[in-house]
Amino acid sequence: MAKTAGRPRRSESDIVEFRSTIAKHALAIYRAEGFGAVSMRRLAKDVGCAPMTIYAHFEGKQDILRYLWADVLADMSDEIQEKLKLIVAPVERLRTAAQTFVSYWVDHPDHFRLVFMSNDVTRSDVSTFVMDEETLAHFRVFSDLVQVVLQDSSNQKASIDTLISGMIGIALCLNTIRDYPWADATMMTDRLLTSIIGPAKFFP
Amino acid sequence: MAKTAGRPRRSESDIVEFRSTIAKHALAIYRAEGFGAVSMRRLAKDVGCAPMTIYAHFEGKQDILRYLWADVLADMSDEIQEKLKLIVAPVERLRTAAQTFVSYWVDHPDHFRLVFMSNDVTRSDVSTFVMDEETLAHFRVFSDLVQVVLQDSSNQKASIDTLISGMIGIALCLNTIRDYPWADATMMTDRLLTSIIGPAKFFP
DNA sequence: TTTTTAATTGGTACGCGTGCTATATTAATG
DNA sequence: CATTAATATAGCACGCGTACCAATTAAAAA
Repeated sequence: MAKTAGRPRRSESDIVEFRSTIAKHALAIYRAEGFGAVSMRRLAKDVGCAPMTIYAHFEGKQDILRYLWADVLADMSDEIQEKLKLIVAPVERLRTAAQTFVSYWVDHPDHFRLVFMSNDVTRSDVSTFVMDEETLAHFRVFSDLVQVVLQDSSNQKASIDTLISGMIGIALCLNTIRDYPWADATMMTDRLLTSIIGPAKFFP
Repeated sequence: MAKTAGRPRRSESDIVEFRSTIAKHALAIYRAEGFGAVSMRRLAKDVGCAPMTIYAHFEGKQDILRYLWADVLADMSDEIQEKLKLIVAPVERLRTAAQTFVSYWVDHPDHFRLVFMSNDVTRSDVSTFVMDEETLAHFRVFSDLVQVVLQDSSNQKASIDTLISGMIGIALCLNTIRDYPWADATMMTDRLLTSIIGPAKFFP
């Protein structure tokens, strides 16, 4: 008796396929009508299944929304790459990338909220979602740029992550705490860069 | 005809009083049962008015939640002050404050979400809420500490705001993007500090 | 007092995320 | 075929934020 009777468990590929179908529809709704239109009920209707069926494959709405990250991040990456085309000086490339990064999130608050402010209040311990290579690559742009500027420094990883989280922090602060008289975004970004790569190499 | 007939508009003091009554009850609910328990319906019941009456005095739930900021920020400030009691060296004081700040938000994700991730999707242009002196003071701790360390530097404002938003960014990243292999929070905070106040003065 | 105007109320309503349960439906084994 | 286990469904339910509206109440002017 190698196997038990009854319907077999859904295959791994089936699961993946269903999940990506959901994601595809979610993306379609978002692109056509914005984030506000992406609801579980609406999504189920578009997919053609019962609302609760989705919960069999996702932990909740958050789990689905994360699939939209890739789209937004790609959009942001495109803007950065567009700007970088015209620039060759390593420091200036890094600076442009950083400034464009911050500007993007300040200019697109809803995108920022989707990616960085997904508020899963009762976040479950473990999600099956793992940031894939493609998504990670959008952040690795800064790895590469920093590496060129800061060739041999120790603790590069810390520097890079500090830069990334710092930029995100600037965007967050400008987006959420509007009453506080923040310094200019460009200045703060420059300040952050100066500190990360050292003032000697950075003279705007 | 100095005035028109009819019931006069509610006085400024009445408005303020009502708003603070709401805020008081919201705070009570939050302290007793957590953020999840603070709902418009529940709040109205506690206050003793109809749910919709609240909307006559606040733009929405967000507007109310902001009144809880002060409480959370005070809590955080207390932790920092507690740690600072034992330390006199200016640089070490700044470092301790920063590390405690970041730790606080990492250790209290729900508090972090309340203050920094209030997701007003359809944020209205202008809110009557202004960050009061007391609230601002919680951030000014860093102003003071930085000023001692970095006495005459130009662009202090940019440095301080970059530090603050940077720390918030670290907390945000650790709280929301768990899949990314972030560098250690302590290291990133140190890195941020090093960059803000200059490596010469900072040797952990 | 009556009139006029602002403030508040209750009720109803929509769509939301999500949970629970009872009932199919499906695809394998025996 | 029948049995069995995995899956999907419909339906109901809760509480949520928020909007709309008709009715009411309160406070001033006339």
